[in-house]
Amino acid sequence: MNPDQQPLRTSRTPRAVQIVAAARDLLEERGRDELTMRALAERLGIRAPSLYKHFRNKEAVEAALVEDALADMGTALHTALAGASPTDRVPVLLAAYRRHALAHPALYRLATTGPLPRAALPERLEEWAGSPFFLATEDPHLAQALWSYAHGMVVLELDDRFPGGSDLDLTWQAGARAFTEP
Amino acid sequence: MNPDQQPLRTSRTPRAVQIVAAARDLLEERGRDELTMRALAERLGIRAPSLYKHFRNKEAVEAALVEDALADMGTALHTALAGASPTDRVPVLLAAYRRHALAHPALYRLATTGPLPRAALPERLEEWAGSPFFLATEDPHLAQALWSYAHGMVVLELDDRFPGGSDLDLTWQAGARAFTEP
DNA sequence: TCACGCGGCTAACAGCGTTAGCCATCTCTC
DNA sequence: GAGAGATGGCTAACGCTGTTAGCCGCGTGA
Repeated sequence: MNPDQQPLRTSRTPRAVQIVAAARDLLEERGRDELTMRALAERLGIRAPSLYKHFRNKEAVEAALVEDALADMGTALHTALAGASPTDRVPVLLAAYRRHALAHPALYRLATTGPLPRAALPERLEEWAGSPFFLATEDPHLAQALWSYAHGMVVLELDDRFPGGSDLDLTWQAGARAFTEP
Repeated sequence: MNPDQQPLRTSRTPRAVQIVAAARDLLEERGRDELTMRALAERLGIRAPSLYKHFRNKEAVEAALVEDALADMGTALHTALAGASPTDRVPVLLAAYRRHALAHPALYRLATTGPLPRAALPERLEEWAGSPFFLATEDPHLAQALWSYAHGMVVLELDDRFPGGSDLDLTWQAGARAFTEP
């Protein structure tokens, strides 16, 4: 477990890079339901079956998006913690998590909902992306609990599940306080 | 806001009750992807278009399932809290939440993921189902934070997102401790 | 020069939600 | 008892989805 060094990335052909970029744009612009093989191909100026020359199936395209999402989130969290004083780590981490997730909502949902395509991901990427929670809490179980809290907040906020008029800033603060040693 | 009295339920014809029951069985047995109008009809011995004599579309069938899921979860949580001493409320509530969600995983996911079909739900059902979190914390923001934590834990556990070998009992305990006044 | 592979293409299939239109049966009213 | 209308089935079909089979033009290396 070496959380300081960023893990390897899956290698992609130049065309595959273009496809993933187009898929990401399409996902964020139109939502997950409209990320179809035909719409993706159209955005690239080709027909849907041609995509299968570059990716085995749609799941493989999504796995590439998940990989990018994990890498981006990991970078955001590690960067945020690097500039935080030891007593501020939990609120700083939570703020970075929330900001990053809400800035790329559809990609966040794609990467964190449903089963993780672990077989298609680089070796230690998942662990590295989550390690900031351990760095902030210094306890493995509390780290998982804090991560669950952050994920639950984001996902409920994205789905508009909180009662209307809720001041979510205060709710995030209440959670941060609960997870900070008194 | 009267959390003690269970809210009204949507009225259903006898045939609609049968359809929802079949949909629930199908959902839990085969998963969300296989809950299709054709498969649901087949289980009832009819053809898919006939379902539209009873529900406007698939979304309406799912809304009925969501209503049942919320009512069941609300009952489970209120019942659990009724038998808890004031100091035990948070861990008792979390245990009941986890147990109930994991006992009906597909229904839980259907009811808590994506936008809530509020227009199709009885008036105060959503609020009533969530009120145990307020009863356990006596603070609205802490209640929302605790609910987010519980939802995050359940959803990550259902999706097998925690590292292999994690002792989730300990993680639940760590979270319960964080949300309990010291 | 020629083979070969890369990366396009069209046609097509099965499965999805959904609609249109038809028809048997049951019940209520006169 | 007779007719009317609602109820709840049905088939056929449409447009969408992911995906496969099979074809072909072009660029590159031997």
